Amino acid sequence: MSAQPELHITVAGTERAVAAGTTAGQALEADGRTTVAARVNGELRDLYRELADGDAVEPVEIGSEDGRAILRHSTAHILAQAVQELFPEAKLGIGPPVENGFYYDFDVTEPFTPADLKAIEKKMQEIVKQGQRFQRRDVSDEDARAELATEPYKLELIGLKGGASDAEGASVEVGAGGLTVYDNIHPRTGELCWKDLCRGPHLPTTKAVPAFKLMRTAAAYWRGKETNPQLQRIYGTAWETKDALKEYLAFLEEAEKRDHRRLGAELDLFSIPDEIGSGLAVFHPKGGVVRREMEEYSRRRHEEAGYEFVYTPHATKGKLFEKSGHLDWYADGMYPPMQLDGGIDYYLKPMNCPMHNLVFGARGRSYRELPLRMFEFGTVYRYEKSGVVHGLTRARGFTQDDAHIYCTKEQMADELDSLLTFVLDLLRDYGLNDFYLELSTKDPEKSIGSDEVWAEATETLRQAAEKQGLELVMDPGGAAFYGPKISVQARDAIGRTWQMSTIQVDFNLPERFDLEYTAADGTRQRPVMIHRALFGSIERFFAVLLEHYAGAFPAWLAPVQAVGIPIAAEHVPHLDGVARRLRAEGIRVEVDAGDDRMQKKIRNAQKQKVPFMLLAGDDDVSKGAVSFRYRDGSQNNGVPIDEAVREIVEAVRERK
RNA sequence: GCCGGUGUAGCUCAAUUGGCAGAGCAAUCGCCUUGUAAGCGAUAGGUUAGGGGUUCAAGUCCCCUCACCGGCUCCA
Repeated sequence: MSAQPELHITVAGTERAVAAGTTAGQALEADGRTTVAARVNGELRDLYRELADGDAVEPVEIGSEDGRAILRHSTAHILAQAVQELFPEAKLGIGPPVENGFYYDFDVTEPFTPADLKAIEKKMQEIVKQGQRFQRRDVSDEDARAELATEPYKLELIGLKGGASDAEGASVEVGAGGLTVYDNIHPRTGELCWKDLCRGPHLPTTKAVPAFKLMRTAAAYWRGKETNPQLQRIYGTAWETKDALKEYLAFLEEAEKRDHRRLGAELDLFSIPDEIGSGLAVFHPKGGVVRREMEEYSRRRHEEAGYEFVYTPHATKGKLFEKSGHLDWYADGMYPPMQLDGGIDYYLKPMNCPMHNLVFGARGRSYRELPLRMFEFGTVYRYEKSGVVHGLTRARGFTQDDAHIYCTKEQMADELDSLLTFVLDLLRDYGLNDFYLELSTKDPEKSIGSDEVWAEATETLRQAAEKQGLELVMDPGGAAFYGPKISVQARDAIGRTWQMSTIQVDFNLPERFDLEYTAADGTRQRPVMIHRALFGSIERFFAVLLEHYAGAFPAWLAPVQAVGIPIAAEHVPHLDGVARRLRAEGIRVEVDAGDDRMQKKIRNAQKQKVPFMLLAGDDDVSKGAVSFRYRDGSQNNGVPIDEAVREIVEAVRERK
C-alpha cells in the first residue's frame, strides 16, 4: 500500500489522499445502482474510470437530471442492441436521451409493428437481466471506420465529428475530442455482445436500469432534415424506480384526460366539423361564453393600458403582402390566392401587421401620438401542412390578440418594460403563474438591419426580461430575420410548458411601409415597431386554459356558474327565485327542473364541472336557504339566500 | 408534406373463419317525487368515413380518396 504513489483528490468537496489507480466509483464508494456515474472536474464520466492527481469527484445519482439522462442513454443502447439481435439488417441512426425518455433511430426495410415492439421490449428485459457491462474504449478514426463499416449512418457521424451541431442527438455519439466505442460485455463469459459508437458515459451495467418501457414508433428524418431519408424511430421511457415510471405513466394518463379536444366535446365547448375543414373550429354556446369572457377581460385591460382598437378585413390583394415581403418568405404558409376582378390575386391574411401599418400610414403622424398602440382581435388564416394540424393549438384559422406598437427609439426601452409587466400580469389573471422567458437573438446568416440596432434592441429586451426576475433562457440565432424576440413560456397545472406571448421588435416593416412620424424638430423619423400577442391565439390560449384547469374553469370563466338542484319537483319554485336573484347580478345560472333523481343531477353538474351547485329541499325552503355543493365535493348546507348570492357574486367578481 | 396507426349510432365500444350490424351512456316519451356522483320502462337512432374491386356473400380481404391519432419537419 505504502509503496504506491498517492493521489490527492477532492471527493464531494472533501480533500482526500487515495492510491493511484483508484476509480471514480471507488472514491465515491458508489454502489453502481443509485450512484451510477461521476462528475470529474465538471465532466460526466463512467464510474470505473481512474482518477488523476488533483481531480475533484462528485457523485451522479440515478434520479438526478444527469443521472436520468445517463440511464436513458444507456437504455437507448439496450434498445438498439435488442433491435439488432432481432433484426440483424437494421442500421443504426442515433439514440439520445430526451425529456422523459429516449429514442433510437433505425434504418429498416419494414417499419416496426406493435408486435415487434413487444418482442423488442422482451429482448431488452433479457439484456437488462444479464447485467452486461458497458465498457469504454478509445478508437482512432480509421479503426472506428473499419469497425463500423456496416453502419453507414455512424460513418457519416464520424465524418461530422467536431462540427456536428445541426442534429441534437449527434453530439451524444461523437463529442469533441477522440472517438470512443462502448462495448457491451457479458458478465460471466466476457463475451462481446454488442457495441456502439458513443461518447458516454453509461451506467456500469445493464442491470442498473430499474424501470423502462417502449412507448411508440414513429418515422423521423435522418438528422432532422426533410430531404434526408426517413428512419424508423422507437421511443421509450426509463426511470430510476418502478414507482417513478408508474408516476410518469399516470401523468400521461392525466394529460390524456385533460386533452382539450376531448374536453371540448365532453363539455360541449367547440368542434371542428369535417364539413368546414381541417383546422377550422366552431365554438358552441358554452365555449362561446368562455371565449367571450376571455376576450372581454382582455379588451378591458388593453383599454386601461392605452391601446386603441382597430378592425381590418380577412382578405386582401396580394400586393399588400408583396409589399410586406410575406409573399417572398411566407407564401407556403398562406392559403392559395383567389382570382377576382379580372385576374387580381386576393389572399386570406396570415398576419395582421401589414393592415395595421396601413392604418398608421393613413395620415401624417406626430411624435405626440407615440407610443401608438394598435390592438385587434385579428383573425388570420394559415395553410398549415396537413400533418401538423392539431385541435385548437395548431389550427388553420385562428384569432390573434394582436397589437402593434409604434414608438420612438427612445421610448422602446420603457415600452418593452411595461409591456412585459402587462403581459405577465394579464396571464396571471387567467390563472397561469409559472413562467420563464426565452430571448431569441440574431441569426447572422439571415437578418436585416445593422448590428448596432440589433444589439441595442436585444439588450433592451434582455433588461426588460431580467427585471421580471424570471428564469431567462437564451435562444441564440433563433430570431426571425427582422428583429429579436422574447417569448413567454408558461407551465400549466401538470407542469407542461406552452409558448404563450411573443414580443417581437421589427426593423423591417417600418422600412418597407415607409412609416414616418414628424418629430418635435419638424424632421421625419421612422418609428420602431413592436409586434406582440399575449394569448398568441385565442383558440390556443383557450385550449391551454382548458387543459390547465382540466375543464374546471374558475367561476368567472365557467360557461354555467351555478346550477340549482331541487330535491323534489316542489322545490323548483324556490330555486327559480334564487336563480332570478343571481341572474340579476349577472350570474350564469340554470335550474335543473328535469325529472331525474337529485343524485343524477348532481352527477351531471359535476361532470359539467359547474363551480356552484345549489341544492334545496324542505329544510332549505323553510329556512329561506340553499345548500352548497362545490366541485370538489365539499358542502355548506343551509346558507341563507342573501349570503349564497353574495358568495357566488364575489367569487366571480374576484375571478376565483 | 413524409412515416406508421385508426375510422361501426351524438359518445365509449361489441360483432366467431368473410355468413341476419349490437350494447351501455346520451336523446325522446312515460312512470317514480326523491337530501349530496347513475331510479325504472319504452321509443328512436346506421348506405359500418367516401369511392372502387375480389367473392354466392364484405364492417371484416385488396386498391384509391378523405378525416383523425402518434411522430418527423414546421409553427401562434
